[in-house]
Amino acid sequence: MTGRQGPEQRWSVGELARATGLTVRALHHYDDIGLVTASERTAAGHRRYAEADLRRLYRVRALRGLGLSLEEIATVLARDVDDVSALRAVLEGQLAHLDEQAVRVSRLREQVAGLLASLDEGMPGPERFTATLEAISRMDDHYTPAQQDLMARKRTELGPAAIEAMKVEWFGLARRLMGLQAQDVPVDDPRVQEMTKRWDEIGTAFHGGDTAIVAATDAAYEGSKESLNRQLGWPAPGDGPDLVDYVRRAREART
Amino acid sequence: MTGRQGPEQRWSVGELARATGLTVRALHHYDDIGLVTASERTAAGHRRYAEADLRRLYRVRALRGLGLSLEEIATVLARDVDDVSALRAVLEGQLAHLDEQAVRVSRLREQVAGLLASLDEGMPGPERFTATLEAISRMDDHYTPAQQDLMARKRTELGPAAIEAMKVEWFGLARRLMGLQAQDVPVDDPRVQEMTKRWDEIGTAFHGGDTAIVAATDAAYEGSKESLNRQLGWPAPGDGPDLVDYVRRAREART
DNA sequence: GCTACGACCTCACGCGACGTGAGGGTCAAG
DNA sequence: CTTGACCCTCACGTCGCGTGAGGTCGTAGC
Repeated sequence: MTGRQGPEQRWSVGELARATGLTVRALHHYDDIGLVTASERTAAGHRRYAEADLRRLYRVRALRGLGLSLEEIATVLARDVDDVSALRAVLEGQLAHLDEQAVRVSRLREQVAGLLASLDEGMPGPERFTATLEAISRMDDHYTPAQQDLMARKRTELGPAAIEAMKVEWFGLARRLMGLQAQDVPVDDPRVQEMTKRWDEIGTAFHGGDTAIVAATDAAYEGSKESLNRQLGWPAPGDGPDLVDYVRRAREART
Repeated sequence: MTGRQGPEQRWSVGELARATGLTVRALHHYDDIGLVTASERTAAGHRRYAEADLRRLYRVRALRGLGLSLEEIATVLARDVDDVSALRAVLEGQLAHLDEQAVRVSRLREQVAGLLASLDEGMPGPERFTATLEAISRMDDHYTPAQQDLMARKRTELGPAAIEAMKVEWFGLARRLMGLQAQDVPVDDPRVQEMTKRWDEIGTAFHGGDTAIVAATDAAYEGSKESLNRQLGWPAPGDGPDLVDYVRRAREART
């Protein structure tokens, strides 16, 4: 074991691992990247950690608990003088990052939940479900060249995954709105209002408020809605009232 | 370019990349792992994607948008017959995973925000901030052997990062509660109530409702609060009313 | 003195979903 | 025949370690 007298006490990796709940491998890793280094080695090369190393390690452990990366922790602890501004900057960055993540996760959650709801309510042709997913994903095929350009730009801006997620969510909204419409639910019903609100949010995420683009989209939709509906497994327009009309009326009914 | 007659159309990687917004490298990767393979190759080894490949790719893109891993997507698309149950299982797993993540992210957010608030309100000795972090992390040193055992078990159960995060959050709560107490804010104030609620949540996360452990913790706190307070940069007990007492009264004031 | 055992050491691969070159062949247009 | 866009196959880097593999060190018991 180790000598126990006074402030000269040293610890081995294993002892530190037990004391902190970290693994020996993690301590090796911190050593490799220079985050927490043993200030001494025995003749045989065994690490000996001193009091100062221990203190540094505890700070690292605390900061890891906040979700900071090892690199960020290194910058925070870089100045041996406590540099509050560096810490504040890193924490603010982390806060922003967490907010982003929270939005992403809750969006994804809604989208997956919506799709599951569609499944439970007996989608049009559940046995063709992935075929429907394919059709949703290929909606772009019906767009005009200008719209496809817009989509391409948005895709590089937001990433393909985000675009696809919004399309799937839009599909789920449309399907559930059609259900409500079929039951003659009034357009000022809170469910209808909430769903059309999200519908429009998705819309603005694409066209960014440019009304010319909205008009072009509507025109393109009019031109190709027959084949689009067929591919999505939806009733042909004319078989019932128009969903777009329902959404428009809901929009107008907003306070 | 490519021949354009009929259903025999073939696409190159680049064409598919442009059409889907994915990168050529991603398509290569999908090929490597066998997720989407080009059904033909030219004599020179160039990939030629057929209609069926294209359709599969669109499904993959849609499912990626929901945050599924490539492996999960592979299992969903494994049965060429649409297997709704497989999809449902994967989506439910994803939903659970997203819920977990949402909790984690919002917890972390609160913890980081609380720490930033502490910084802004001029922590006790902001120039010693990381030293304070170290002290928080080393609170365990003051525990009895039995408590340290408990902590060790919790650490393997929840991971060291989660433990540290809770300690930091607890510290932030204590600091802000002391501020409210100093202003004689009554214990039924909603802010006090919310903070003591979270205080107790953190407590139960450790002791799991075992009152014997709570009693032991209180006893240990009584024994070592002097040195603990000194290390955290807090006023010695006796300099003012006791925070633990304030929390207890808030707890009793619950409806 | 020998042996066992535990703790320590240094490589080095693996994960997930690609990004990013390096170093070459292929192909249609001019 | 050249040019330039496109294609190919390695192969390493990312992040924070987990998980062996194969060997050394140190002490306690026989």
